[in-house]
Formats: sequence, structure tokens, C-alpha cells
Amino acid sequence: MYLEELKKIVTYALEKCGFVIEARIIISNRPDLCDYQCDDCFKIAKLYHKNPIAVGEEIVKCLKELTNIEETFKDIELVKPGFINFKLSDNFINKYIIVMNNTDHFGMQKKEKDELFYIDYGGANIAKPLHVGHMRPAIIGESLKRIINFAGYKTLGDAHLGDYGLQLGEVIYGILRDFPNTDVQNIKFDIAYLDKTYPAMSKLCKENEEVLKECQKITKDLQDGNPNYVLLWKQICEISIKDLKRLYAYLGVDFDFWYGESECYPIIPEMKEYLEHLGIVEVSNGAKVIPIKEATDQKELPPFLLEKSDGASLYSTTDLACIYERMQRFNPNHILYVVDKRQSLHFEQVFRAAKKANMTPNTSLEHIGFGTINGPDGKPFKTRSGETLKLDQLITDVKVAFLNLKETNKDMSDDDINKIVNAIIKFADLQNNWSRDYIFDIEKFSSVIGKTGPYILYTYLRINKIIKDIDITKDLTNNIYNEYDRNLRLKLLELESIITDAVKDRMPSYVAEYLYSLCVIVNNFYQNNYLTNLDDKQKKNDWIIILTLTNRIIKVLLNLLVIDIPTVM
RNA sequence: GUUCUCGUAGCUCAGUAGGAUAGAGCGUCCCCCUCCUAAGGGGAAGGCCGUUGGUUCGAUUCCAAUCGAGAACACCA
Repeated sequence: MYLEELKKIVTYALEKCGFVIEARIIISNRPDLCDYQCDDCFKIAKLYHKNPIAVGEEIVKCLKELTNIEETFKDIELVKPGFINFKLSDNFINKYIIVMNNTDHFGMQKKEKDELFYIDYGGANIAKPLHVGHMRPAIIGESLKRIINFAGYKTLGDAHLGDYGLQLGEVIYGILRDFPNTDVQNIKFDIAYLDKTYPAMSKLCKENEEVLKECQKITKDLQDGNPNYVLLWKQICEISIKDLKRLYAYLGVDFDFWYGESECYPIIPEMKEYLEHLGIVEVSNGAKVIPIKEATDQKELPPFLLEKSDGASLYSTTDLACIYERMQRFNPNHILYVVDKRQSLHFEQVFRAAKKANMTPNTSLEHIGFGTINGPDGKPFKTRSGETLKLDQLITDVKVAFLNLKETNKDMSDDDINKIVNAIIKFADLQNNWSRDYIFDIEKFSSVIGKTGPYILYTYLRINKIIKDIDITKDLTNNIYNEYDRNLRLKLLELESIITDAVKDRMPSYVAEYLYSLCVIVNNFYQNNYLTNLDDKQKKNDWIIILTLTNRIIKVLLNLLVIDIPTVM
């Protein structure tokens, strides 16, 4: 929007000077000197074998000679080694503030092309309770989906439940052991039973090889349609999904599809036939594989595993089958996998196999490999008793910590408390770059001061209190009243480029960072511009417009971070 | 062993299509509630951006080496 216009003006000036290069205008990293800067003098100097300062002088001269240039820039200055510094005119800033204010999408252009992003971000396993490790894909994936959507692209979210792997064989083994003399039709159990059965069976399988073999056999038979196993499997899924939906609903995470791996099982034979037909399947140690090593590779890469030596399918099989199926059904332009980064080798294998099989000629496959949540020892977080922390427990802990902060917090409605708990957890997570591990600290997850979700909510609510009772009577004038006011308006303009970058890099943290800095600036404004009893009607009206726009943006960005706003704090 | 990722303030983290004086939060110290909720605002202290070289006008960012931490490495997911 506005940045394009600035770029166009400067590029035009460069052209007039005889430099054929597209100008790059960036937000100033010296706000004390300017609003925006252009560092192209160095590049041009090298390209045309000139002195950067001489180049800069030429460009600045050209710019200043353009007609009506003062309507865009208050000041253009060439500094030291070769930076061109720009200060925007009030006129220019307000022109775009008005555009943002008068459109429901803040003046951002709707995307013309119908790009579809298929986002796979659940990764929860049936029959296993959600633990802290499941929090990240849920939050990051949901936020990414909303950001991409907001930028104008189409999205589909898929929970991709782990409903067909070995863990199901293990749980079924446990059930058969616990209900030895009961007809399978009459076996009934609940979520609490499942919660304790999986960990117990998992432990048993690690200790006892025979049990493991039996579980593998059950897994294979289940895949082949053994009716008793299928019956139990259906009950496990039903109970488990109900509980998963409860927790995901608490987090505000929703999927377009609650598909599991099992969904793509019917298509596996067709896919295998397709792969065999291509002649890329080989047999290795009794298993069917697709070699994926390329000539340019330096490193060793294990082949893609299509079929185990006992004929059973595994994780890699279903992932490839899912790609095969998704391409047929939806033909997405991008498939994003929001999955723990420890699985990066797995995804490299799957992506290479898909590419080798020419399944995705015009589709990008991306692994959003987020880091693990670690304990103080640098290993994935465990509770004091050595177990993984359940997501339910984390939420409860955060809630208790919040209630204990202030006596009055206990008077808040449940709904408001839950919104704040969500804000604490999500903002603490999403402000990080997802590729990195972070250390879990319950104290950090109970803090409401500083760079936290509650700080953002508090800012929104205090601004809302000012603007809600004052009507806007006139359009925005062309004035900017002081530096706090100006800083706020400049920050508002940045919105579009933040969203664009967040989509490009798949980074919700950009949105979180911007939202926080916007709140810092608006709090600054708040503290220094007392508004309710202001005599200057015009100034008051202008400020109400600015604050209303600011709060509209804060609200939208909070939604992109999957955070809802409570009624009071 | 091979490959990959990461070393930034006391702590937890932002930041790189190479740019001017490296930013936050917490913690520490000081100041601000007659006035839109102080879950707020202002200020101070705190850094050889792991180390050593290289590339260049310029490197936290790119390259190499080195030290340190973590992860992955075919029939689990």
C-alpha cells in the first residue's frame, strides 16, 4: 500500500538519475533520525563504479525536484556513508490512515489468486492424553491458518489424528488383557481408562519383546480389518476424539477436518500400484522402499519406507498416501506440516518420495518444524515425577496461579478467566520463533506483567474505556498533534507489511512482536495525552478516530494469535 | 561415527535479502496514582552478539575452522 507508493517514487527518481534498479525502502532502524530509509546508494555505487555519497547526492537532488514531493516527504536527507533518510509528511501518513480506517480490511488488497494452503497441525494421537508437547502445533498451526486466511488465501486445517499406529495395537492388547472373559461387543471403558492404559502398555512393550510382537500383530490385523479389533478401535476413537475436542475447544483451535491416518488407508493400494507402476519401488531387507538419495547429496539418506517386511503400513506410508489423496481431492498449492522438528528427516524422506513419484508438481511441501518445550535440564519437559505434563494440568496450573495473583481475580467470570489463561499461554508461546526450543517455566506462564498476553488485553480494555462513550462526529483532519500521536500513526501504517512477512515466513511471532510494540506505543499515547476532558474538539475527534482504529487492529491481531478478549480485567 | 540445528545482557528471548548507536521482558536501583483501572508510564545500570580467521566500504548476520549445547540417523510415531 503506502510502502509501494514510496518505493515507486524513489524508483522513479533512481531512473531519472540513470540507475536501473528497484528501490528498497525499509522502516528506519534509527527512528531518531528518520521514519524510513533507503540503503541502495551502496549497491548502486558498486554497480556503476561510483562513490556512494555522490550517488546519494544525485538521488536526493532528483527526489527534491519531483513535483509535489513535499506532499509525501517532510524531509529527505543524505547521511554519512550513504544512507538516504526520509521523514514522511503528515499529509501522507494521514492519507493512508484514512484508507485503513475506512475499509474493513485496513486497506489491504485482497489476493487475486486463489492459493490454497492445506495445514496439517494436530498430530494428537488417539488413546493418548494431550500433553504440553501438543500445545505448540495446535497454537502455532491455528495462528498460521488464521494469518494466512487474513492475508486473503484459502486454508484447510487438518487434525491428522494418529489413529492407526502401533499405539492402537498396544491399547487393544491392554483392553483384551483387562477384559479377558467379556465379549468384545460388551467391553466398555472411559477416557480415564485410556489415559492410564496407553502409558502402561507402552512401558510393558519396551520391557517385554513378546508383548511388543503381539501388539505389532494386532496392529497389522487391525489394518487388515479384524472385526473385533475394529469394534474396539471405533470405541477408542470415539471416546478419545470427544476428549480431544474438549481440549482443542478450550484452546480455540478448530479443524476443517478431524481426519486420522486411517482416513487414507483405503487409498494405499491404489497409491502402491501407482508407485510400482513408476518403477521406483525396491525391496530391501524384506521391506518395500523408495530410494531417495540424489546424485548431488553428500550425506547418507535412509530410503523412504513404503511397507514393512510383515506387509504392514507405517507412518511414512500414511503420510505419503495422505499427500496422494489430498492432491486428488483438493490440489492445494501448499501443504504445511506443523510438526515437531525432530521429525525433519522423516518429512524430508516423505517430501522426496512425493517429488520422485511426481505427486506434487506444483505444490510446495513444507515442514514447520517447531522446537520442543524443554525443562531446565534442556530435555523435553517432564514433571517432577518424571512424567510428561498433561495439557489439562498445565491449564489448571496457570489458572490457579492467575487466581492467586489478586484477590479480585476470583470475582471474574469463568469465561473471562479462561480467556486470560489462554492469552497468557498463547502469547508466551507465539512470541517465540517456532523453530527454537524453549524452556518451560511455570512462572513465565503465570506472569501478567511486561511482554505478556494480559498486557495486550489490558491495553485494549483501557483504550476501549475511553472511546466507547465518545462519538466520532467528523472525518479525520490533516493534523498530527505531538510525537506520541505521530509514533502511533506511523506504527499503524506498518500493519500490512507485517502480515505479508508473517505469511511469507510462516511466522506468527512477527504478529506477536508487532502487536506488543503497538501496545507499548499506544500506552505511551495514553499516558501522555489525556483525552476525556479535552477542550479542543477537533483534536479530541481526531484522537478518538486514531484510537478506534488502533483498537480495531489490536482486536484483529489478537484473533490471529487465537486470543479472545475478556469483558473486564 | 555421520548429518542437522543452536551459542546475543544475571535470567528468558527478539533481531540477519550484510548497514548508522545490537533490542525487549523479567530481575536490580531511582521517579510518577487530584485526573480515561498502576496488570500502567518514565529513567539508570547491565553486551568483545561462544572463540579465531576470511570475504568487503561495512559482519551478530555470509564462508571456514574451533569449542560448547541439543536433535535425528529404515521396519515406533
